[in-house]
Amino acid sequence: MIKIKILLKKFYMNDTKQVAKDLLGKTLVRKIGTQILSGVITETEAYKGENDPASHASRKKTERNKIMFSEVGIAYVYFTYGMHYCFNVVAKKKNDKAGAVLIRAIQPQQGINHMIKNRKTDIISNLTNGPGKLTQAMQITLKQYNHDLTKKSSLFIIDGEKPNKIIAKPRVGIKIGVDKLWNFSYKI
DNA sequence: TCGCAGATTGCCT
DNA sequence: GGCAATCTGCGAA
Repeated sequence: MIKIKILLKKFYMNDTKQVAKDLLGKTLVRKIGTQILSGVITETEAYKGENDPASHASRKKTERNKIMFSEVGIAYVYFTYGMHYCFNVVAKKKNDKAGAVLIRAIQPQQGINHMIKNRKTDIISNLTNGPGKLTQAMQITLKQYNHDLTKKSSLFIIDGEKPNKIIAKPRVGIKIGVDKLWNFSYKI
């Protein structure tokens, strides 16, 4: 019997890069009616505020990115490239203005059949190995924008094993700020 | 196997 | 008006 322990606000009230690393090995849980979808987080990226030109929050506070300046432990979902959603968790130190961790990849655990139906592919390794893919597999949309992930509801993150080998790489898909090794993943 | 362009919407300049 | 924290399919080698 695995004890279910939801990560609390305190977990996210920390340096954005640190939380990005800490989230590796944790489990993302999505409830759709009685159906439960879950997966272990295997890749994340840190996006900070004013000193990070690649971050949405680097320029100024807008209607879209305002929750990166808001409370930690909530979901920041945005729509991009005309067809993809990306799922982030707001995480920052108390004195930081803004920050969020982009969840880039998970490893499916529960509800794999449901994910296959959502993704219209039966290749397991291709189900959730990208930010746009995992939101599609888990049916995460703008409805989850501003969702509180520290409460047991339709979407939350539970504690898990900390991986021993974390790899830092440049962030993917951006043109500026690529010198920063803020993409984190690990070998299974 | 690899690289590139198309899809397609909302945000920022 | 241009481009984005992406994915997929197609064509070339």
